Amino acid sequence: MEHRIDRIKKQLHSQSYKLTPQREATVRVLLEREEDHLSAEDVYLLVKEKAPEIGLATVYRTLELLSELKIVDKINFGDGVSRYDLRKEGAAHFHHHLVCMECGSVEEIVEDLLDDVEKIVQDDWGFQVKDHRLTFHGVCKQCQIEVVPTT
Amino acid sequence: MEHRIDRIKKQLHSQSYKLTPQREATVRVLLEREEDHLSAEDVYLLVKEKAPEIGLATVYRTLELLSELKIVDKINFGDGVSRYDLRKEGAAHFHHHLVCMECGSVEEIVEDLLDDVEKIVQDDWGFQVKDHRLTFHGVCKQCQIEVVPTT
DNA sequence: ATATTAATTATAATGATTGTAATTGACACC
DNA sequence: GGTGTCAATTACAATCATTATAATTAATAT
Repeated sequence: MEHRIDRIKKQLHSQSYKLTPQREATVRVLLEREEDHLSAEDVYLLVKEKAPEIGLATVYRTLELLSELKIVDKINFGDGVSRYDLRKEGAAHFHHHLVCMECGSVEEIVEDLLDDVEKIVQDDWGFQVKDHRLTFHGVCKQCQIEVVPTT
Repeated sequence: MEHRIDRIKKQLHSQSYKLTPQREATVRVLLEREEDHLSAEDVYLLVKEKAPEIGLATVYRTLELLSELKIVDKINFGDGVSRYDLRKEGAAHFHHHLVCMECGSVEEIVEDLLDDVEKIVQDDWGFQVKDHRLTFHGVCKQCQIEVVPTT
């Protein structure tokens, strides 16, 4: 973990930003809950446990900064709140998401499945792709088994 | 155009909803500006020209209803507002978008490029895909030509 | 006509996010 | 060590998109 904090510290410094205690606490929360998709408020509450004096606005600004530096991905599943995900070490792209319409769970796909599609977009539309986001909506394995009775 | 309005009217009736004048005016705006990606407020202002007595809440409710019935797609490009797109006649899926990071323009791809990817998700993850949304972020043809000087 | 129900309006409320002004903290330089 | 400078933070207010509420209206069936 320290290694990854260090890495992020360097990324910040390379753009002449500092890793302040508040920012570090925020990053640590994101590292600890890497599997989740936390909202700004979620992050705020968790950071508060480590550093009770932190303000919500600071968390927002920190997440915004990390998002600009492509350290985290800011995503939006259509439920009014933005969620923040640490980008996997060295990943050039957003990872993809499988959102279950039954239970609301979110799975991640780290593999990049879009190389071919990206090529098509570049060649046929002349659009230079920098990044992409792909979300599938459907029914996850679990919910297919537990047949949910329709009330 | 009348043909498409009729079609939507039938879709509403089949779920025992009515095509009220307000709803019709809203649908007409969406048809007229099919190429754009209007926010609820955009729609509201345009509908107001036809039917000045309409309220913003009604527009929201109408768009929400049309979205539930899969007549329009509600999308979110990460800029705080939801945008609403008429779904192409008979299309089973969201269409994809190319968002230019320079000029902010949005192009659409109607073709479904994800059949293969969807198969992989179904087979490897056991996830039953119902719908998907894919957005590419990058630089559009226009902006690649007009080299924008970095001030 | 009248009763019933859906739909709409105006307005207020909510909830997420951002702006502001004052304060604090870190670091370079004397 | 003291001081200046500038970024970062805090508490709070403001804003913006969206949703809820209560009263009113329109449409439909009886």
